[in-house]
Amino acid sequence: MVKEPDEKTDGLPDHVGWRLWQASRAWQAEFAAAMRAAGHAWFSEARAGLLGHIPRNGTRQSALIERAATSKQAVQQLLDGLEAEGVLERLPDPRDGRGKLVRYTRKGLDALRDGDRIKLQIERSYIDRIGEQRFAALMDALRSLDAEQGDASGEAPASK
Amino acid sequence: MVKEPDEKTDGLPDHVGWRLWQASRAWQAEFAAAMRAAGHAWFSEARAGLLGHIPRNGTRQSALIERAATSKQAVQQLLDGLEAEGVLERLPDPRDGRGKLVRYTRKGLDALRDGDRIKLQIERSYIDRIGEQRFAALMDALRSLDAEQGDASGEAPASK
DNA sequence: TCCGTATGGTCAAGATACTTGACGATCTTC
DNA sequence: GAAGATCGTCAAGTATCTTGACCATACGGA
Repeated sequence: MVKEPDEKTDGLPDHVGWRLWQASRAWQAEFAAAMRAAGHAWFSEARAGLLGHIPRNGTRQSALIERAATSKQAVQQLLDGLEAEGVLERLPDPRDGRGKLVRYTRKGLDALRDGDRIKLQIERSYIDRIGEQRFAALMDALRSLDAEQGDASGEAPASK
Repeated sequence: MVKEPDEKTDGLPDHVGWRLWQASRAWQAEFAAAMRAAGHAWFSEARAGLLGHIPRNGTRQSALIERAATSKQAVQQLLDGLEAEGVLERLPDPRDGRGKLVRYTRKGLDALRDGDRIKLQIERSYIDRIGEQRFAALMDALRSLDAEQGDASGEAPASK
């Protein structure tokens, strides 16, 4: 199946994983650039990945750790950074003396709002590029993949 | 379009970027785990990203830098690591005294072979999960996105 | 031929993201 | 209460990527 690569068409990968990776990278780069251009200089892809797991009304830090597919220490360090930037704040959990609640500051909520706007812009440009139908099919397939997400893949490392 | 988040269904993102990111991460994690299980302990996602840009018959380091969307120094450091692991080797380019050619060692080619096998396994499991039709639509959409890749996104930083 | 400039690659230092290991504080269960 | 689990933190190390400076070679024209 791997046809003899020549100087021009060069046998670069063409499978789901590669395509997903490329598409994901392109999206992230575009989004992050737009966010920084919108004045959110603290924005990075790793931070975005974490924020994606924090609902607008906040969450418990421990709940966050379950969702994000990394160690609790990684989450904590990201949170430290975001807190230092004034995007989030951590409060003691009134219902659990050990726990902490994470929630957005006004600055964080502003960023979310801008993020929503940018997100829609990019989405529109994607639809322009590949057509509404293909775009819908893309979303449908991705959602199915996620729903059918068996187990074999990326569960949290759960640092003992 | 962003519906009011509630405690249960929790307003986690549901847009192209997020879905692509999640899907990509899941694929990478599964693939990397399988590669390491197959005995390629040196395998990492960053390295995979670079190897994806190196055709089986090798390439010039400079050509690699153009393709990979990072700085030449980042590419070099990845290459250093892969060379130290014995996956790749660098030779002087006979046609350009400044240049170097990058090519796979036997160990590297073995890894590529295993990678192809694993890749097909995962692809098959995806088809099982979401159906052949949806899978085809997914690939179609992703390819269209890539082809239509205007410009706004991730071109190489081209460290001056 | 020689000079100016561009290109290919390297070295070095620092920032970011993430990992593992150890630990203290609080909750839960019996 | 006392054992054990859970929540969060501190600390140290690794991997990846960035920026800046630098040398060697190639190329293009005067």
